[in-house]
Amino acid sequence: MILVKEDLTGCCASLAGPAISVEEARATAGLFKALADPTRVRIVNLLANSSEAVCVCEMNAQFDLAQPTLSHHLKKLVAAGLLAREQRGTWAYYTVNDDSLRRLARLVGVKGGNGG
Amino acid sequence: MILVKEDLTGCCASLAGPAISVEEARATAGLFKALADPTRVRIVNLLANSSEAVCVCEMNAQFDLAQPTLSHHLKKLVAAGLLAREQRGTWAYYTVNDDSLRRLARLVGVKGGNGG
DNA sequence: TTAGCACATTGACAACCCTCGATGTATATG
DNA sequence: CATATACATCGAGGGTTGTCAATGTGCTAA
Repeated sequence: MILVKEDLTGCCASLAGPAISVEEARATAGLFKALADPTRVRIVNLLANSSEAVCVCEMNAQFDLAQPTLSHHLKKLVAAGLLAREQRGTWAYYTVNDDSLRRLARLVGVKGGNGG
Repeated sequence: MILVKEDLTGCCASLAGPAISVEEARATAGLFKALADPTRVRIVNLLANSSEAVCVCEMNAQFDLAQPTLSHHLKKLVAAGLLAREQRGTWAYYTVNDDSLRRLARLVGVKGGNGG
């Protein structure tokens, strides 16, 4: 049982790469798992389109979900390394990790994209 | 409740694209869900590295899983449009759908890659 | 301190998913 | 026909996940 959650974007092998190990496959699947939910896809899409950090209250207004549910998804995305969190007083602002998105693109991209 | 499973690679919006709808987010998440498993990642990786179609018996030898379990994963990948199946007598051969992989790359890749 | 707001955490429930053994289907051989 | 092989489907069990109401935590205002 794995309880520790860490950034997965730095340890995944390319899908079309040479040949991945069981451990690499697990990490790669973990990154895909973070995006295997419609709400989380919409969150990443929303943040990717915003040049500024987005407040949770704004997402709460858009996603027609209970506030704890949204918090749950945000936590998963941060754990996967796809999002970054910033506290501003009472509010929490989230931004997309552009570097992780680039690495994700390399992951599913053309052959030879595996940089380790 | 959705029971019909169809090719998802033709109806997904880009992650970093303009702004996706709820339905597009569902389709995009469905495609990621197909790859949100270590075994399925390894299957795609194996087939992506092979220039020829691969027999199920060969995967059965590599993946240390029961035969029904492997069959289950293959079915999911075919349903997502990532794999193609070909029957050759008693044997079943699988190949990766290069077009779907390219579309997946566009999905997480370049901005504005959403062609509808 | 008291009250209120923004967000996270907890606990519980239903739905889903991975896995397997058992069984079914189709082809090939005798 | 009977038998064997290759693979799919079925049914069940155990773990995981999405969702919510209730509660906790930290900051702000009065």
